[in-house]
Amino acid sequence: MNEELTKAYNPTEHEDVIYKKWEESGFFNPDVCIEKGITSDTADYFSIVLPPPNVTGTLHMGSAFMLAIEDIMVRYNRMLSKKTLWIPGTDHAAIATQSKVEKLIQKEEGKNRHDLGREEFLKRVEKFAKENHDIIVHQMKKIGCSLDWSREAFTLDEKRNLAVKTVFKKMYDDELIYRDYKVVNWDPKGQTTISDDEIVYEERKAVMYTFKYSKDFPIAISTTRPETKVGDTAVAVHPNDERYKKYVGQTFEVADFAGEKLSIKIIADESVDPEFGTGALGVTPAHSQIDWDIAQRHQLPLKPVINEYARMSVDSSLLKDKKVTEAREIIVQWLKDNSLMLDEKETPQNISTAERTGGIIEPLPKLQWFINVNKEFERNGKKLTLKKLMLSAVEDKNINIIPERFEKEYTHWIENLRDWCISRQIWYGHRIPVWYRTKQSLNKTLEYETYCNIEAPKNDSNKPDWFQDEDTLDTWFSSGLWTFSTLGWPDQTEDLKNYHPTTVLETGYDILFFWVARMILMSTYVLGEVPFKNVYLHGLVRDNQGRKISKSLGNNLDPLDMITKYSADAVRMALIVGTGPGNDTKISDEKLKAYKHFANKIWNIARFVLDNSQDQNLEIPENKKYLDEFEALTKDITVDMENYRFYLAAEKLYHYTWHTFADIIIEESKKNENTKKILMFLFKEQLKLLHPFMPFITEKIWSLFPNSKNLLMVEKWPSLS
RNA sequence: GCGCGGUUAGCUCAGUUGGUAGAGCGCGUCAUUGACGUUGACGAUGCCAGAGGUUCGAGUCCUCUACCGCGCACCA
Repeated sequence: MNEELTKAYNPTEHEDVIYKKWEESGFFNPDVCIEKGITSDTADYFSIVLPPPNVTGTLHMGSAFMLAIEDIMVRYNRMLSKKTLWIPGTDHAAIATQSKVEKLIQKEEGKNRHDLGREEFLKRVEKFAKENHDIIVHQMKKIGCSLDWSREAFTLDEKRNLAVKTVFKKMYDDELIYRDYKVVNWDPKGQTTISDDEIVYEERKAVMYTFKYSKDFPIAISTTRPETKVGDTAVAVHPNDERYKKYVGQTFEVADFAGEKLSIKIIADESVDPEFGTGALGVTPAHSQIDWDIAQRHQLPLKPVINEYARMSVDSSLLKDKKVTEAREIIVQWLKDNSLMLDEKETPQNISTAERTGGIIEPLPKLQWFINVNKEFERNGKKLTLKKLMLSAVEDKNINIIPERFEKEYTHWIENLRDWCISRQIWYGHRIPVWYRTKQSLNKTLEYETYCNIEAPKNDSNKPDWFQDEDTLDTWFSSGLWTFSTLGWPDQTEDLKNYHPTTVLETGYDILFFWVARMILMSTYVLGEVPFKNVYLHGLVRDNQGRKISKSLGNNLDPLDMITKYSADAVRMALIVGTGPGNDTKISDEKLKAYKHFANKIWNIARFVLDNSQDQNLEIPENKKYLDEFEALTKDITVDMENYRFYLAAEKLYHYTWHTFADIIIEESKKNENTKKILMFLFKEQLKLLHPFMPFITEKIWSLFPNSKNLLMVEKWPSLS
């Protein structure tokens, strides 16, 4: 017996050595496969970009799940001799990373980012990002990912920055990107705007107060946020509401509302529900998205009363500089003291919080950059909008979403989509490629000239200097370009020609809108083609109690620990088997243990086969049933692979190997010399089928067989006759 | 409010197009000294959430109900 074949399989002894062999072979890079004659230059391609993990932290079991699925796809397709490319990368994750580093510095040094200054702070963030990056790369290798490291990208590196600036300028020139002053989602904690999608709703109990602005005010209104009411400039009622019709058009002056003067115009607007509350809506244009819209329709004045620190910015001594929550109590008390409060009722309410910082969102009017999703533009004589592009990509089946049910969710989301606020008041990210300089105007108000381009404009000695926009871009702007920015765009590279649109995008259903939709937007707009032909959505990995993995619960499992304990192959199998697309999965010790045992079983099968069989003598008629059976299995597995049913393929392989090959065929071979003769052949073919799922152990065993010159990873997938 | 998913053996879950229920773990009985005890053989356990319908036939299709989870919208 081969002395390398210890009685029990010891993964740690082999895994790193094998990964190194793979890397040294260069076969992760399709160019090398072509060069070495393993893949034909004219073969079909299979390409996939890695959803870049955030450098905020290191990988968790959810990432391991994603990597396992993708590596299975990639290894399978490579074995089909396709030109197979899987591009690695990491994501700078702007807000997430910045706020994490800010917290760290605050905790360790008691300083904030302004104490350090932009330059020094960014250095710290970059150091932090680099450290996490290195760990992430190490983790991905431990899991066995056959990523082409020679093409590794980072969402914030120079090449990607060029892509970002190029797209920004193109959209700016097409007037799809615009700058405007309007109500945005302001996160007082993170001190930045965020997009609608970055809001997380939390249900809390609130009190609905019904009151009048003053004793002689004719209409009562209801609100859960009395403190914003000092910013009211109108009361809106439904046009057909008989109760209030007579007041429409009038303006009422309120001399003292908690120390503020109000001027309230009564307006009629269809959007008001006469059944809700008093049927009258106090309009606060500066601090509500909906009220802002109403104010636009009726040319109402704007009265901001809350600042960026969620404090009252009014003159009233009662409220000035008070936190909004304090101001609420003060006003409630004031209303009661003045006998203006008519009703208080507890009510459930969804409050908006920022996904990354948990801060309570304060709608504020601000000058920001937006992508207009409804503006028409022409292409090939067709009138399009970004929304239409996003919708038709899926509706016309240019993109196929797996599982299908998410297509509906996608469509529904796009239909409700509003302009995307892309500017962030944070430092870590792609700086907006826009410069301004002051222009003297006749009436002495300041006006700016605006310049948008890839490179900064040259200063003119006769004129004031240009200065760049301070803001950075939403991280999803750069992620949206990922399928083509990683292939070298804006250069017209060979990679772009060869591998775009990518074959499949594999990612979690939780970022369908954040990311998948944005990639579709960017690619269809910039390149005029979809970013990928298929979307495979996986679910969440939960702990054994079904809870989401989260830091506060402390139930995060480090894939590296699991690998040490059970082997990379076992971790992959435990994650894959039984978990269909779009379904959440639970990870448990029992499952991991079961596949560790399976690896050992395979190992011992190898020991037996090597001792008892040779690579020959297939043509024995009495073994035909075994060969037929195997061919049926191969076919079954192949169909599953083609249809993204990895969870079924893996399970079937498990059963065949253990309960057919080991329990029946090997047992039979102990009694029948003829059966022995096909063991080697059958087992080698099985190793090929198993390889995408359990790459390490299969590669190791493969290397122990006689006549195995090539690495298993580039062997041909068993063919169907 | 609109929509989606789940509800199958003690536990965790499969069941791709409708043909009298499956796996792993756990449990029981037995076997086995050399591929593997990280083993093998055999076995027990299910009104497939509930009600109705289509069908020769439904876990699988349709309708409704209940509970759990999720997304979106509303949130004056």
